[in-house]
Amino acid sequence: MNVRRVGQTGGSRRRAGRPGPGRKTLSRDRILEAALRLVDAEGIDALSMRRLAADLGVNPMSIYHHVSGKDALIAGLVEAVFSEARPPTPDEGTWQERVRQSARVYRRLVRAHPNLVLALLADAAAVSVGIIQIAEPVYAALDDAGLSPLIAAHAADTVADFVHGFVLGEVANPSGQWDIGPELLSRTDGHQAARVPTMRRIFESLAEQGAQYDYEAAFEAGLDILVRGIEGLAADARAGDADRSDLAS
Amino acid sequence: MNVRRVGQTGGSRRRAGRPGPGRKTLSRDRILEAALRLVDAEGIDALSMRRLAADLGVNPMSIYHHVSGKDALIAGLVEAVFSEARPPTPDEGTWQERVRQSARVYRRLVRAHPNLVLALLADAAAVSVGIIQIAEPVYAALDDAGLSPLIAAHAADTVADFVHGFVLGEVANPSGQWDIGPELLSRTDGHQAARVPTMRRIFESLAEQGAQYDYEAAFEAGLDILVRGIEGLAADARAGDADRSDLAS
DNA sequence: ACCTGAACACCGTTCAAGT
DNA sequence: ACCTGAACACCGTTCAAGT
Repeated sequence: MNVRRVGQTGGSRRRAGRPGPGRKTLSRDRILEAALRLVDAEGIDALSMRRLAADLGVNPMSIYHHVSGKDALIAGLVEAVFSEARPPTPDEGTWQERVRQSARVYRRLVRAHPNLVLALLADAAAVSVGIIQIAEPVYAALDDAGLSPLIAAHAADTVADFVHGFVLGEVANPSGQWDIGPELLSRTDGHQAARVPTMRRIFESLAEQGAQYDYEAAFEAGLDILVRGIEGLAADARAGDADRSDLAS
Repeated sequence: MNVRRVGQTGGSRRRAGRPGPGRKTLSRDRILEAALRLVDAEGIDALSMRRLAADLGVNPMSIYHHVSGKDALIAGLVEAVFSEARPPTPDEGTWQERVRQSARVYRRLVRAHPNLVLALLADAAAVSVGIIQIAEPVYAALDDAGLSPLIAAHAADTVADFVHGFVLGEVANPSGQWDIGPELLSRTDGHQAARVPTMRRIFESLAEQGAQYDYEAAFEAGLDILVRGIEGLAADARAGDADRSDLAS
């Protein structure tokens, strides 16, 4: 955890010359740790100041001495989750492979605490902190691809947006069905079904071949599209350079 | 609104032969309408059964006669928002333009009630209902592009995930800064900045040319990448077909 | 400095009672 | 059938008081 300071293992080390009177003293880190454990185990709705205090064996009001309120508590939680992780930064392979690897790492980071994903994605500041963890190798890869600064920024945002949307789908629908599969189509009456002939045909075809939804495959398929698309933009940029060379010569 | 039945304009039409005693009678639709108005005006946190009852001039418990609880209320709200809209379905232009147009329409649908976006995206069932509203033209376009059923499904999901992630960013950060802009980079100390040289260079370059973040441009740039990527998959599919023809001949 | 108890103004929901 | 009042078990947070 260790949100603010680093190099302090836990609450077990007593302060020099001043042994805690009742054993462990309350601290921001101890609070965040207990809160995260509670959220992971029972969901974000189970997190209340009073319940958290009970878990810590402390008066509810004591918590307010270390965090200013519940909103700040959740913000601290989200920040801690994104700050604690130092994901490995890919630095070898083609730029395509580095983009893919960064997206995989980022997905794992966002998914690390499923019950916190919603609060996490709703917190713009936290998302910035999370993105900066993995953004440098993405930008380096996009730079290697030959994109302009503006297009590189847009491409990096698009990859991040895809990961956010994908993880949201994963945690909202952990069973892993197709968003719109045979069940939903069959629920619609004949009138409805007649209005979506292509979907009906495609999903019937998927059902025939016994295709099961697979989040890993779906994520990789999304990366296929994104990387292919970025390749296209890079080709445009090269063509643009060539045009300008032609004009100059 | 009119979640279940259609063709009933409001609460003003009294039932035949039975005039309401105290004027307007409570109904599921009236409840959802008031709840949506409250959420739009004051945010999702302002929505409480007691507050809603007060807005309706009714006892809090009366609401429970029409919806089973608060969770069901929010689910009903989300369902209503996605069901009420019959977005225009693009059916002319290239398949690329139809995919883009569908994504734009879907973005507008998801964004229609910003304070509800989080609840909306967290509700897998609601998202399915929303997607089915705009999915047919997407699937038709992807079919025209020549994608296999499985790849078409993955591509449609990827477009949806991108829209979800994009809108989430929009509502979480409505001011419209870069997720990771000069501010965040300058907040980091020299040690940090040295670790993200490419990002630093790219954002300095953007700042020099006075680039402002623009959600519309960013969304279109995302669509550029997605459509380009799908074009690449379609080219693969054609090449695969050609290969098989070669083998067969 | 750090913690606490009591209190305030809210919650969602159950249940038995009204008409 | 539809609505209500009182009650229960919770909330987040303020404030004055303890050590």
